[in-house]
Amino acid sequence: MKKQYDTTLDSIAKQLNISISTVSRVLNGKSEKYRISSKTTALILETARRLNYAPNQIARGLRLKRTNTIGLIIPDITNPFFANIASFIEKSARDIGYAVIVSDSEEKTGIEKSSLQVLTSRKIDGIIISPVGEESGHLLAAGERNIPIVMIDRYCRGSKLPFVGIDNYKGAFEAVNYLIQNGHTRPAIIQGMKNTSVNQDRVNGYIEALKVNNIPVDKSLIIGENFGEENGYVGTRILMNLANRPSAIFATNNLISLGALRALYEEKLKVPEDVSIISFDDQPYSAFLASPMTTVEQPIREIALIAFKLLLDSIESNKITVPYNILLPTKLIIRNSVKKIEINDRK
Amino acid sequence: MKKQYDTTLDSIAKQLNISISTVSRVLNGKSEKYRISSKTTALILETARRLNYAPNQIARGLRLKRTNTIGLIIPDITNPFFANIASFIEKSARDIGYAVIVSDSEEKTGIEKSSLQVLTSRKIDGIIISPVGEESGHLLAAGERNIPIVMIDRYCRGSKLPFVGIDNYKGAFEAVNYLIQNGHTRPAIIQGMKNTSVNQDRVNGYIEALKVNNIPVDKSLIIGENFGEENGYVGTRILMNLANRPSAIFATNNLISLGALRALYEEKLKVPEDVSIISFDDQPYSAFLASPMTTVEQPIREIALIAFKLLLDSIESNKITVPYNILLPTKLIIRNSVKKIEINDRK
DNA sequence: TATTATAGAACAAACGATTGTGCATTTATG
DNA sequence: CATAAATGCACAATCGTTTGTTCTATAATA
Repeated sequence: MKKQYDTTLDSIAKQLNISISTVSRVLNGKSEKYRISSKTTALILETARRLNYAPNQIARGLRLKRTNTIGLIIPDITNPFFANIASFIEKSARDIGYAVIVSDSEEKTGIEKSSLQVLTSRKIDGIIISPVGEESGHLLAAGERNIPIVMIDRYCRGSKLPFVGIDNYKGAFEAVNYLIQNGHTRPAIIQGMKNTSVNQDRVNGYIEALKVNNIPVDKSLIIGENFGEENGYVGTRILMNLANRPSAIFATNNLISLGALRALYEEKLKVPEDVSIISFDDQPYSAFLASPMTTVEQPIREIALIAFKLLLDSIESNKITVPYNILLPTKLIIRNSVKKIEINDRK
Repeated sequence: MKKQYDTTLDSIAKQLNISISTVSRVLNGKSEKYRISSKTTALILETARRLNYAPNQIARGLRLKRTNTIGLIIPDITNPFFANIASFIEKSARDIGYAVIVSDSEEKTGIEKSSLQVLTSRKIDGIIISPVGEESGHLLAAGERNIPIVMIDRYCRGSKLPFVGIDNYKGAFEAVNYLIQNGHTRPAIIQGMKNTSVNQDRVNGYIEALKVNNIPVDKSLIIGENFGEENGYVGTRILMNLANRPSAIFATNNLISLGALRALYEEKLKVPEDVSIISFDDQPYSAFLASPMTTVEQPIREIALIAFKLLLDSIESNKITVPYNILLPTKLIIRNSVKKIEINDRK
């Protein structure tokens, strides 16, 4: 299939017997600045429209070192949380004529690195990334090459790259504290990927809530490896077969709670009668589950919008971004997945 | 922020006092073909590695008219169905060094058109699109400009562009027939966007199921406008307030059924005791809803993989793609959202 | 020894755009 | 009327690659 004739500056120029530079200037609205007669201007404008001219952004990008394209790297686009993030970022970008290349790192540092490579070699103007978190060298390197980067959801400790996310520590604290206030004196936590900031902060919030309530930390109640559904399932299975089974579970994300539900279903345990559960990430379906789930809601829209604005500022100002660190508040949405245990019921 | 020194063919060439073309040839593995000494070859290879050379894909794209980038246009990336599609396509693309620019058309033809514009001006090698469906002129135009396109999920009638999706007609027929077999003699349908192929096929499947069972079509039971959650909510509200309320609802996608659930919840109607519901699109949460939902599952992975393969073939063979029309089968997953009405209970 | 092959690499054009500068005309100025 | 200024545009370099062609030594051949 031969590439067919696309109209270019050159083809317009030839047709009018005019130089390419003049055509370019007119189409960039620089007629006045370069004193191009209104007759010529009108002529060029009209033929450009007639021939359906659209600038070749690749050529433009090469010359301008500006592609009007950004990269978005997220660990799992299938997770509604990230799909929403992507949606908001794409819309914002589209509104100002930017395109976004999205890349799913599958929570693997290796893929994250190669994606970064794919993006930078395509000379994207900037990157929004939710890093896997195991390593930050490649991100710092990109930063040093003056590629604007902003991190969302998770950050790399000590990276100095701008970040926007939520206060995971506080969100987790509130959730676990709510569990405890409802009489669950031995809440379990199913954590996600251990070396991510998100997870560490959530686990720390959990621990702090225990401490504040004078509850000793029981290591057997801290379980889990990653942010997948399977992990929630396995974790719950294990927890439910503990000699001293916990009465409540804090699931550190939406997929984990879904896995937990699956495990509980198979164990024939009812929520919240037999086991209480509270989950990070509110979802459209959260309210319609067998037991409407109590969740920690994140301001996804705000995270995405702020991150995009930060990135754009950095791109347009051509300045190294100062190390922002924006923490947005979460909101505890109380539904019906946590049972209130009366004091005399407690062990 | 000044763009810092990126290593280019030129910088390598200068450093070694060698011509750019030689460097290019070596790095493209054409040493033999162009008789470049192994000494020179080794030298170039090594300095390239040392300087961390990565080809500028923009320059490459300009010269080669090949960007190793594809476009993906979907109507709502927030919908798990499309998020999954996107995920599979992105992975496939990544595996062979392609990047994918994703664009959310928000079910609006206007956005779809401008997205197409954004993509083509970036000289993507091909496009996978789930078209809004109101118009197809812009798609055909792109096709005529020899940009490989494959449609997924929805097609444009009479477009001749390759398509891969499911047999919506049959899937809908089976679902509605299941409803009828369970004694629901007046099933309602909440449809999506009217002028999409997906919707029309599903509605036709619904009608056919009625016909086969000798049930007259009641226009008041066919309701809905688009594939959003809100539409499911509104549609259900209306249906439930009909003088002669239907005992079952066929929701034509996952978002619609979620909206229906919300409406039923507010109306204090129980599923399936008061109202039965069956939904297109299986979801991870489907099994854990208050009433585990009976759904029509689509082979998402296969759709995505086949579409990508078709597109790639078309890109690499440089041939106009023959008008494929691949229809994959659906699967009815029976859970517990449809009540069996005994014959003597029927009106 | 003169001539031809061959090896090894350089030259230069091209992809499509942007932009600083130069070159004719025409009009204004002294 | 001679010179200066303004007008209107063309030239050419450049961005980083790829690739067809040319060039220069050296080795092989007659």
